[in-house]
Amino acid sequence: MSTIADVAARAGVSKATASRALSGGGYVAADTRERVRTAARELSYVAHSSATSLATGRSLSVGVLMPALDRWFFAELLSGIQQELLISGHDLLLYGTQEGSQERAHLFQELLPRRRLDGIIAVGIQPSARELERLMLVDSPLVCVGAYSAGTSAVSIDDEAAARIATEHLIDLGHEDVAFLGGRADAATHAYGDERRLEGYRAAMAAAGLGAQVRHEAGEATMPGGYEAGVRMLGDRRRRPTAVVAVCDEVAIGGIIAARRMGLSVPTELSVVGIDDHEHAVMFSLTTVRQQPQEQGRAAVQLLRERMDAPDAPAVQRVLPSELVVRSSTAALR
Amino acid sequence: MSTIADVAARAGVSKATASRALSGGGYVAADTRERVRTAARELSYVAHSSATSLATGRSLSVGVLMPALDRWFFAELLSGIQQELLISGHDLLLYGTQEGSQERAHLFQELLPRRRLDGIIAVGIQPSARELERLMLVDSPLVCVGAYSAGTSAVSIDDEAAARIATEHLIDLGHEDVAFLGGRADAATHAYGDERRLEGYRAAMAAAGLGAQVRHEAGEATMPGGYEAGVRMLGDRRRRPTAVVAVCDEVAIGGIIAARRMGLSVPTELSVVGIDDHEHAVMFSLTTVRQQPQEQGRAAVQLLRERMDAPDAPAVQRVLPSELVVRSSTAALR
DNA sequence: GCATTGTGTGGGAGCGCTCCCAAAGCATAT
DNA sequence: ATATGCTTTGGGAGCGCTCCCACACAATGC
Repeated sequence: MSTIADVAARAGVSKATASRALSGGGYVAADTRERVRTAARELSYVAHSSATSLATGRSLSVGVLMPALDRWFFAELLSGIQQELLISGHDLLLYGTQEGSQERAHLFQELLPRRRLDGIIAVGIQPSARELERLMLVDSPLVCVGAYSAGTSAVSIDDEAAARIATEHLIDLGHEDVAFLGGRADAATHAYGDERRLEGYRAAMAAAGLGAQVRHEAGEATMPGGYEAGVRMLGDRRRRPTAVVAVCDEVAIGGIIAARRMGLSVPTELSVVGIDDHEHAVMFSLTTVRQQPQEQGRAAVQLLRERMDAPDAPAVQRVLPSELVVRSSTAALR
Repeated sequence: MSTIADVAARAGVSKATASRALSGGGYVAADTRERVRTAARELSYVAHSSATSLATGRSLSVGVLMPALDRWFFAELLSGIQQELLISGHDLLLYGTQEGSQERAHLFQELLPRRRLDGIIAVGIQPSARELERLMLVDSPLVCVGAYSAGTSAVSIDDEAAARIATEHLIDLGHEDVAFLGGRADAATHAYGDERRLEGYRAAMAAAGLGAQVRHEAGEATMPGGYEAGVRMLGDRRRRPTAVVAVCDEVAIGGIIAARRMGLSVPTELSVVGIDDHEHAVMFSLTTVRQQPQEQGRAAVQLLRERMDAPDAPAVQRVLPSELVVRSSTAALR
């Protein structure tokens, strides 16, 4: 593999000029630049990122901390992050955060500082003060996604509002017996958002004078989790709700399948509303509150870029909009 | 941030000794090593990866090329790769390959060579001779997953055998009118494996003297894709098959949902078998041929490590086993 | 005329690390 | 006594790049 010295020699200029010609900055005559570029092309020269990084102090890479990959939300988010990073030419270092606290400490103490990353996007976790301090030391700006942090920049939707919108939609349709499906207080993954959604549901119920009807059937935030919770909730026909707000679309779809299996027709006998607008929502005609994880990923990268350009600017909390998408899994109470 | 010179000074030794004490190699007295380690801890010293990389020629990182993230197979695979890389302390650089050929050229010409990666795992794509040559130049060993390549190391299941096993299971149950659901010749994603599965189905049918019954309803390899293909296939009740082999579990599940919606009972009126053993398979009692993408991810990393240790060893094609998992979406023909 | 400004180029230090090599200390063998 | 080997340490070159600074030269101002 050739180095910049080879390119310089071939173009008949100094290393310094070759560097300037290739990477932009400083004065270079147009024909010199062209000569250097030609030489570089002929030698298939590609700059060594470690050398560049060492010399400039910037690594052209961003770390992304993910609690899981096999969930729609996270996969979409990662996809959005990846697309947006491509624009600014940053590479994406992927770190899993699903393991225990031992691993997590190692991640913040060793793995991340070692790379001198230009920035870090932490998904679904709230770094501790000590962890933040560690990142300060190597000054990697941080943006959180889906975790409502105090001092750090963050992007998320208003989970509480999303659940409120979903619940109000059902209440507007005349439903009074509205239950909340899925999510649990002690879940690790995506937990904080789930909690807020439950709050939003409770708030909407209370505001409509239906505080006494509040019911929550917990379950894992997956389609099978929603199915099982649905079976439990719909099993006792005397206590069946007429409508359900699901913590997310996967749970909603699991719930719909459970309802169908038990011979309940959706939406005639049971209205179901989700939160997400999952790619499968159309197939199940699911009414839902849309959030766009890809957009959130892009927004996170944009926020990160702002922080890289102006590290001392105050932290920004960016709340992305979510809107009700009415399909036909919800209907007016008979 | 402190450097190794700071650590050396604090421990009262030279940079060379400090380096030896921290990163292993060479003679260091036990007490010296301890003194250096203490100094490092006190200064929260972490080696700068770019400097290490520049000096050693190894980057401690592996590039992973992914065509998509929102599919179960890829997400699981990535998860397995990630876990296994953690063991050897390699970082994971994620690159998307979904964009056009323009982007792909840029990836192989610039992005990958720039990083001087210790290795590359390419998923679902077959690098061209020219692209391989480019990787040779920066000598990054390559392992392919799910693409049947000639010269490079690769890991996959025997897709043809998997489909054959699935088809034979149905034939053994007395079915003769067996159709193949999903997949298409011109699909970009995961296409080659799909093709092989279709071949396996055809081969099994032909071997049982059912070559004339071969039928293929194409569709995207997703649950909605399977649903739509299922609706098309089952719509004409005079030409309904009694059993279906799906290109993957997502399609199989979509097919099952389609069948139910059309009032067909599974498995009484229609047997369905998938390939994957998706995490949702249990919920739908889906009979399927198991493959374990996480294991494939781990295997890919192991193969890569072997190549990193012995770059001149011949390429290895590792074929992972797949086995039939009988649940209750298949039954004997009435 | 000379000072000033704007362009274009090269020399070389330095980013933080590793690793080769020389040297020194000490025990044991000859 | 010297030779030999083993252990321990430090000096310093070098990985490939960028960027500061000095310098040369032309164009412009007074």
